[in-house]
Amino acid sequence: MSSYTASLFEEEVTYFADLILPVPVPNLFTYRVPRGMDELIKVGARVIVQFGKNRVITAVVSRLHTQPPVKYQAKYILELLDEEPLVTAHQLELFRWMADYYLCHLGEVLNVALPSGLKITSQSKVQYNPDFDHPDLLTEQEVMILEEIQKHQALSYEEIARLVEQTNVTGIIKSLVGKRAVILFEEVREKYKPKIVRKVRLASEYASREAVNALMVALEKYPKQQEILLRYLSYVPVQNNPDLNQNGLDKSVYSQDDGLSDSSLQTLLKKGIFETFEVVVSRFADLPAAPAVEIKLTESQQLAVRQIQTYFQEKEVVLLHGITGSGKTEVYINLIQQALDSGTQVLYLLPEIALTTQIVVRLRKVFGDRMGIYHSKFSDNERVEVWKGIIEGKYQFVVGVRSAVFLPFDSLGLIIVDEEHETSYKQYDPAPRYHARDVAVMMAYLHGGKTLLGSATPSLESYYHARNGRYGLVEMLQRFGEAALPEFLLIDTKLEKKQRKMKNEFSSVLMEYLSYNLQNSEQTILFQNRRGYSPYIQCEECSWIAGCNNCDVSLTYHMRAAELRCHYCGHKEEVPRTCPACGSTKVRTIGFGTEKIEDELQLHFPQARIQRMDLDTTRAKNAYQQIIQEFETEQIDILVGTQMISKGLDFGNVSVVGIFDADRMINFPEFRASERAFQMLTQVSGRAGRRAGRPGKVLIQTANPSQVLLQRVVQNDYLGMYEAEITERQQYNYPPFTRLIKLTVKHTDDETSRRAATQLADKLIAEMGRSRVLGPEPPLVERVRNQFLFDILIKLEREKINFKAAKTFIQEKVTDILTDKTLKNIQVVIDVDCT
DNA sequence: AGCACGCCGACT
DNA sequence: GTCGGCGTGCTC
Repeated sequence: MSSYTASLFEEEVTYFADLILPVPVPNLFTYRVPRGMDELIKVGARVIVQFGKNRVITAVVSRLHTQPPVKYQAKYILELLDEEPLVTAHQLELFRWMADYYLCHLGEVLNVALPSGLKITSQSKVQYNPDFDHPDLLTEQEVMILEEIQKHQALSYEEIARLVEQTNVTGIIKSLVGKRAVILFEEVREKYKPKIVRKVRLASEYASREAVNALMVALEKYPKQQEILLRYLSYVPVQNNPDLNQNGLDKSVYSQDDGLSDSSLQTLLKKGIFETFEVVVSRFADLPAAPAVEIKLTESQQLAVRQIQTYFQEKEVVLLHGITGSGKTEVYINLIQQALDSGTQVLYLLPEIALTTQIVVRLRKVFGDRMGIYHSKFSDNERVEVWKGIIEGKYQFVVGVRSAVFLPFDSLGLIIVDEEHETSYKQYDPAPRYHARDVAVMMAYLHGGKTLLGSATPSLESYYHARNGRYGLVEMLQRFGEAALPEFLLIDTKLEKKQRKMKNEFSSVLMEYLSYNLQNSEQTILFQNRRGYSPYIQCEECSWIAGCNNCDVSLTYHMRAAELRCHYCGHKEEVPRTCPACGSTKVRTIGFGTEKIEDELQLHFPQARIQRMDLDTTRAKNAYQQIIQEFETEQIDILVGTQMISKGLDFGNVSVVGIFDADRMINFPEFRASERAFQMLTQVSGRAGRRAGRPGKVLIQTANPSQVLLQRVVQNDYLGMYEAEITERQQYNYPPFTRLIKLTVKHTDDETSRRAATQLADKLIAEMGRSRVLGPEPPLVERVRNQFLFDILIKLEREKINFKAAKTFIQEKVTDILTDKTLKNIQVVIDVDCT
């Protein structure tokens, strides 16, 4: 066959690409691959395309093929951004699975998966046309807007609207475009910017011992220049090793204000003795390669490692149930090392809060620069660097939060999900409403790797699977070394109130321990899972309560900020001096949060150094770490905090942990309340260390010390809690016996919302039966951001029901409601495996 | 999600 | 009568 026919044949082939666009639409979009790009383009690469009339956005190639779409003309791909796939085949598979499982769109998955630094979206910009010469054609308003546009380089629609104080300027802009007064263009920005460092080095002809020596002599007459050379040589000893010159010296060394003037350096540059150059550097401080740190495992740890490995031979998932202080971390490190040694990648997931702490420092010491960190407080540029670092093979091991499951691994051998019971692994808003633990199990499976779940208080689901043999179960129930379990004291607040021994929130027992600790320089942690000063303010005369305008909740009083805040929509308002309803001045606070604890504590112990740690004090990037460090170095006596203080922190000098309001947690109206309360109380208690041979003390203030759950916490009886709970779950058809899907119907009108929810529920009940569909009923907070909510909870038995088919059915019914012409603007949120 | 197109109230 | 408000629907 001649090459002539072969090339003729090739000419006829036109390639098309199915693209995932980061927009919430259900389908993929087919674009045409321009000639010349077809040999370069790969599945998983990013491309730039025009989407809609003017928008330009980044998309990811999902599939390449040669079938032209029949119903429409495909547009051309504008640009190919990556020569090598930025998204791996495993990732694409995972994303598809997620969209399918969580009933959301692929674009939504892509949207959370890609750091925004890897996404490009265009914005329409308006610019003055310099050739415009018909101002007589314009209306008054057009003249006004044109003047604004003329004043600036380029403006977006929103910016113009803001400047001229109008809501909608598209019409006028359109008219201006028609009259050729302005030009429209699309501004595309690549958001990721590599970090560049300016450096200086000796010009190559001076980079030898002889040349340097000669130069020293030659510069005798110019002491400043000589000094610059000397400083250079002190950092970069070219005389000893000329090769060092290549890497040069950070230019900033000379910009410090110490008498070495920039002009002398400039002279040397002009003379051609020095030269400047730029290098792209990592945003992460370069660490030395990992030293060979030997982690010595105790016997129980070795046993755990062996058991885990044995289970991994036949099971995909192993649950490591290890109590606080049992030394799980060493077990993890050992397994990570082994996985890395065998050439596979490792992902270690941690809840947000636990990540910034000591554990990362420890892992860094062992794994050095092979380890990447992925944290939500990282800047976008930093995230992009971790992403690219994995693709380039710089990181084989990543420690990260929930969203780290989206990173571009290509050969994961092991995923560790630490604190697997943590609710922060579940993303609630926006879609995809995924559970990182479950996604991790799926991802490991796709890679042919294994998942290790770890917790001191496993989720009921995981423990159930472990006991049933679906997962392997390894337990470490002894504290490491001689560390004893903390001693518990249940303080009866009812009794103390009767005896008038309570000082507001503080029982006399807690007060005694606090003052003892202060006198003896021991530290205390106080836990109250509620931020702000008080959850309500109320008028004593007429019982008026400050509520949010947009939501059906009371406003929380924040004393420091001197304002009332809604914790649901973020609305803020001033604190009224008098009751808006009756004018009384007797407006008082009800209930208490961390701020009030802190405040009262300072009154009782003016000399104590107290710090509060909650969402409000840790907003800044390093605030969290700073508080931890101050507490660690004992610059703080008492740390007051929300659940933020309950995770993974280890402080040697904390001898007392105080817990307020345990009852509120236990009695929370939710089927998981007992499990959650047990987990939280146990986790917080774990912060109490032993000191000078004495076990730590955990003081729990409660109105009912005899309640079973508290007894189980005190006796560290996880199994007892599990057995009791699992029986109830089975009886009432809750997870792990069923899977839950929650549908939340939203509408600005109460009645419409109710009507839509009822309609939807009726359709579901008709097919699935009354017993599987609960509701619709308004949730605890019925109105959020001016939308009225109704929940429908669907319970699907694990064994009996075809989950896939049921979900398809639910999706259909939801679509019916959304497209119902009699119900406009209805929103329905689908939450699969809601928690 | 954007963004255009299309139909109703308050102004010249 | 127009202008600007926002509801509805599409994007390869």
